[in-house]
Amino acid sequence: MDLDDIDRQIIAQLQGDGRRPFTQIANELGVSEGLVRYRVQRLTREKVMQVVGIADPLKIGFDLMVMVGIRVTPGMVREVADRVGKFPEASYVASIGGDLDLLLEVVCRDTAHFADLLNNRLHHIEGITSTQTFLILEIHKMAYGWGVPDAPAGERPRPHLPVPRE
Amino acid sequence: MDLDDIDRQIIAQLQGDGRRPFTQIANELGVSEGLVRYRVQRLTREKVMQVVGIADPLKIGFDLMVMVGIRVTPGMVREVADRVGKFPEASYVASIGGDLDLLLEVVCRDTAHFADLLNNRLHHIEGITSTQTFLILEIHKMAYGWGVPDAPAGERPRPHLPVPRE
DNA sequence: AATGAAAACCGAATTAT
DNA sequence: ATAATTCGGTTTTCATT
Repeated sequence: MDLDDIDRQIIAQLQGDGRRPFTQIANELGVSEGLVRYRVQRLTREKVMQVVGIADPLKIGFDLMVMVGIRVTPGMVREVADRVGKFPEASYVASIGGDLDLLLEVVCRDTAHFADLLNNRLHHIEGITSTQTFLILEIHKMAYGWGVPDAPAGERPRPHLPVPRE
Repeated sequence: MDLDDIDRQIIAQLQGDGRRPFTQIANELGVSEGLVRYRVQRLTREKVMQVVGIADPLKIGFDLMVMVGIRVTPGMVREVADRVGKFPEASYVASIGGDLDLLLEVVCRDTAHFADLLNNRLHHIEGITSTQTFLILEIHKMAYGWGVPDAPAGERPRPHLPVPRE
């Protein structure tokens, strides 16, 4: 799906405040409220963007976050990714190129919870040849949006603006 | 800040849909709209939760995501984390225990953009002793919320429910 | 893109804890 | 003092055109 300038600006605004009234966005952009509503609907439907509440895990009772680097038998990466992605504790799963094949971030209540996950569930998944766990000490930044890339040549560049954690 | 059951349920609902009307949430929980509004305000003020629009980087014109593992001179982790967190391209910065000291996820337009970041900016930061880059091939899951942990013993457990990417 | 009706929001005053 | 409800006027949303 192709984005135009209006889409990009709407995204930028909602990245700052997901509950910003459509009328305010519309005013700022000089378009009608209906258009903003229509665009937001479309962006959401096309899964380009979504508006969600996000909570800081460490503040809502989860005390342990771990990044697990996983090596997988060649050809089984997708399958393993799907499997680990089904864990409710999994907050992030990405396949990567490099020394490891998968990155899995999990959010757990405590050490016992993670131990259970690692020993009783993760290690039973077929195709995994090794895991390496990194205890997450502190999250310094988590941007929930990734900003809007520069506009095409000729137009003024828009800020590349991730929304910082705070 | 302490969360009660109402806070947790509000978070859970907004994790599903950040624009869910407060009145609907209130009805579902059997409390007044004013209370929901008050709690959301407080949760936001205390930085326990925020409601934001999040966009899929790969669908809004960013073509390259990279996870960079960083080793840092002992004692300089916080400082380096702060520095790299200032990059607008940084979407995720966490200090970790293990083979690496920092994880940095960046979102770039293209290879040239990343090359510039790596060579001209990242490698000039003092305290960094080595970097290791993992090209992100595919993001299989990105949960923007981390669910709500089980309620205290005696109460019925609540679903540990991250919001899946789709 | 505009309209009008229905719904939701917001500030303030009020009561309860 | 902090938390929760209620109530009005205002704004937003939504269906229809």
